Amino acid sequence: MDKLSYTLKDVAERAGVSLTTVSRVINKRGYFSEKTKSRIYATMQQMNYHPNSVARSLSGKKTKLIGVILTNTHNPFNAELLEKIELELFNREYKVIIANSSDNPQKERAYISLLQSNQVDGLITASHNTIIDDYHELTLPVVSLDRYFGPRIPTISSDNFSGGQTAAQILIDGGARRLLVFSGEINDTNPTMDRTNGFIDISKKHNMIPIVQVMPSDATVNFRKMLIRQEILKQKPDGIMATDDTTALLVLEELRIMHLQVPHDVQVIGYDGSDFVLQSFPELSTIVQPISDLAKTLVDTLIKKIEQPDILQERQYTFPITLHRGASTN
Amino acid sequence: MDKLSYTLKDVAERAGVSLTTVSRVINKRGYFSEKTKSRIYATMQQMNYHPNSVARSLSGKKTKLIGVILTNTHNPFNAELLEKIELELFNREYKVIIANSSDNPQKERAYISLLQSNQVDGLITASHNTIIDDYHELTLPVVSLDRYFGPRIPTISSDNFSGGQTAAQILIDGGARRLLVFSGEINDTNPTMDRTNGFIDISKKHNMIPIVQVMPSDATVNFRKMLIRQEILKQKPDGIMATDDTTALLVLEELRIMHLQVPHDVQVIGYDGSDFVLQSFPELSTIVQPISDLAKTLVDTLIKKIEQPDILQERQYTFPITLHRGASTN
DNA sequence: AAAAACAACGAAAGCGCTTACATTTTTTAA
DNA sequence: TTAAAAAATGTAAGCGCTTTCGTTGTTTTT
Repeated sequence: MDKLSYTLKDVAERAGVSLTTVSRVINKRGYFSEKTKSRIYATMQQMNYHPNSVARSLSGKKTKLIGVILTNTHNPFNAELLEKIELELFNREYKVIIANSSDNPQKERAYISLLQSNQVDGLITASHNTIIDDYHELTLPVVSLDRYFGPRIPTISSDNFSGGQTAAQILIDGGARRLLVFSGEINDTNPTMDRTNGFIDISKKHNMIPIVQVMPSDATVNFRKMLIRQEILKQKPDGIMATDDTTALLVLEELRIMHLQVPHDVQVIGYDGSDFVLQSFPELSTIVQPISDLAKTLVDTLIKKIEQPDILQERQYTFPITLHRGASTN
Repeated sequence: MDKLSYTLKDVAERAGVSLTTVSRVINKRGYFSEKTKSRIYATMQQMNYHPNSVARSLSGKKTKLIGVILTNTHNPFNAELLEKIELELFNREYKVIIANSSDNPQKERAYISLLQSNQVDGLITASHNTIIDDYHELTLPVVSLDRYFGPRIPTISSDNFSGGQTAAQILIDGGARRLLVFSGEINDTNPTMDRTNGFIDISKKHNMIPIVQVMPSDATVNFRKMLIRQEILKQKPDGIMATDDTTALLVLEELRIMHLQVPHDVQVIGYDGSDFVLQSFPELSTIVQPISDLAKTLVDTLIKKIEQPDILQERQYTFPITLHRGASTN
């Protein structure tokens, strides 16, 4: 009768060596002869042996596991970021445990504790709850997207302020005078604040003060749509920025229903520029974040912190944004 | 100087009990007094102790880790499926390791081996490579979305054949006579085959034979767009089904560029009906898969296999699809 | 030819837990 | 009141690895 899974000892016995030797061969560490090496490989193959990385981690101290904390996975920006992070980590032989905070500080907290218990080697956080204290207590390597946690945790972001500025400039250059912003929750852990501030900055330079409507993060889609409709009716804007593309798409949708012409009656610009949105809705003008660069830098920085903890690194990486001009702006 | 992380023993010493007692309290197993319980809790709190689940898994045999194998994470259907799977698993105190196969059998294979090494308690697979053998060798609990692996691995799916039928019926009822299908790769591990077959089935009953254009899974977006344009020019269809929404959106995009009116000149129907697409592009008619039901059933079935391996379960769960009627069909 | 260095391997401790099996103390039953 | 049952805690063996020391040959050096 086969065992469910074999151990080092089983392999060792079958190959007629000690388990130390097998371990050495597997880890390519220390001395062993070519002959025993191939014999051991053959035996492992034959037994379909898979080293137990739980045991390995327990003695070796590394799990090769990275926790990735996101707000959610359905937003295309997050989805693509996650995919690219996963790819980068896979290439470095790390695995990822996902943790959706669902905009719920409690859940984020629970996950931080869980991930710590699971001995992840590091953490990438791209959520935006205001629970910075929990991160400060962590002793393991962390890198953050957008959210600033103090000098010990590197922050990787794209230039949100400048993105907001660019968006405003585009709308104003296109002739907009009544500006409206649909923004995510505004607090200093949330990059949408910088975007909105950048937008306000340029608006003011043109003697305009945009109306800012915050979208509650726990709002349902229908509620969002209602808010959008209501605000458009009330403000009669001719230029709208949404601080993320999914909201921008909802805006376009509502404008269509209201029979307002884009960009003739109202210009619209979004934010994020995920590949999916760029490809499927090229009409939407949007501020494009360099998702691949962000993912790569998050991973590079984290892995360096893990594997070479003594090397000093930048505390902050800010990537420039780009603009995608679609037909939704002039 | 603080240690980086405390162990059971540290807690035990500090609380003045044996480490067995602490273990019992943590696991709420066996006898212990209310008094020591609260003392131990207090100590743990105070030390910010997190049980090492690696050690726990090594002795306890369970990791509470589930591997989720997906093709990718950027497709909204996958992204939402993943999100819902994660939610269900979190509620049952399981964590998820994601594994993007990237349409690459080699990577999928590597991940299967990796996940096995990591002692995951079970596997959910929603990828569509034709590497069924690797799964057969697995001794751990597996459930599959769509792909059939034989009687030992439950298959959860929505009714792909019927979805294809419905799509055809809608187009034909709307007056379409020259039918075109943009399909994913066609092989028996891929649900798009059933969708296409359902479509063909109804078409034939109306004495039509649709043209089927396969989209290679490794094609770039530009190549896809080119294929779409080319095929539309060649076939001059008046009814198009795409076996996934992302392709359907590209079709809409190309039709717009070609100045063909939807649905007047060409009707279009997609497949998947993720919330994101339903909300942001309600114009697109599409076959809606019950993503939540699929996720919940995948998780329920898997967890039951893990925790109550002796209970017999259905080998197959098929959920009905629904139709979302947008403005892209008559 | 002896000393030093290297190569190939093994024994055993230990990573931080769980758990079967004591052992001691308290409660309950008769 | 005393034996039996229940409650509270402890001891120690492992879980499957890595790793530090050995030990024993085999080369190399001079």
